[in-house]
Amino acid sequence: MNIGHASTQTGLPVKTIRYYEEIGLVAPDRAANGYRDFDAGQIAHLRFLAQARVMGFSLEECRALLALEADPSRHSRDVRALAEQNLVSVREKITNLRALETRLTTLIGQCHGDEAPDCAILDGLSHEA
Amino acid sequence: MNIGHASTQTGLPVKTIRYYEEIGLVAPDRAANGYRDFDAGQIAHLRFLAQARVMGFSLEECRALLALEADPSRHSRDVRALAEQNLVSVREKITNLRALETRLTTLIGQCHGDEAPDCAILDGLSHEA
DNA sequence: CTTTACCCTCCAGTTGCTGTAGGCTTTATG
DNA sequence: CATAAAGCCTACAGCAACTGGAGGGTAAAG
Repeated sequence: MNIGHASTQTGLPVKTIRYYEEIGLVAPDRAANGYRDFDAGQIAHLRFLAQARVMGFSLEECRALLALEADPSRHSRDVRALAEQNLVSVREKITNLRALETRLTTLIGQCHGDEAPDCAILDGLSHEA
Repeated sequence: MNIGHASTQTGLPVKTIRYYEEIGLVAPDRAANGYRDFDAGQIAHLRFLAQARVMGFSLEECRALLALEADPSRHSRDVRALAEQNLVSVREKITNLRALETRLTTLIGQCHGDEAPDCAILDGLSHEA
């Protein structure tokens, strides 16, 4: 299966797949003409990567997850540890963004949003701690 | 005021301030010895930038905000438009992260997290749409 | 007088791709 | 069968927004 087909099968852009090969996350064979040739196992690999990326794992975490997936003597504890670490950072981001949302909403509410130059948003950015 | 002092006054790292100068967000004078020399107005500029960054604005948005701040004939409507755009993207991020949190929490809850290799998280990454 | 703390510039690296240039190969169309 | 379009290849550059390091000048302290 060539890279275009692999792309449609996995939803990953062609460029992304090439990049994943470059950094060693997937290792397709090569056909006689030099084209990459993906087998079913490698497509599964790519799908796994796509899912893990959507789930917020970094590429290095994806590498670790792939290694665990490939290791029949893995401990599910190790996988869960990675996922929990990811969850913590997701929750941190949510907390920060919510605080941000509140502040932005407040400032927007105080800004007249008209032709006049006075602006609570600019004031907030200038004077707020 | 030299860059180290500007850094402590604004909370921005020295490197970041130099970077902001490089991309034209601030233009400090130079002392005879070549050191950057920030006056009160430039410190205010930097504080404004620091606040705007914390509020989630991109550097290009910051540039636009600074231009509006400097323009006495601005319309607060334009400032509010930028803030609202930012708010939309903040909310989008929150929505995505919450969905992520839910999925991660579910998978983690299904994983035994012990010495065995069976792992609901890996299964989820392999088989989930 | 020397150490230490700052300051300077310039270049490379980070993450995770994406775009572009230049050039084969394969497939579809006339 | 010729050509054109699509798809493949490599290699390099660039994005955001910094951060770190090398190599070297300057300034305040002991």
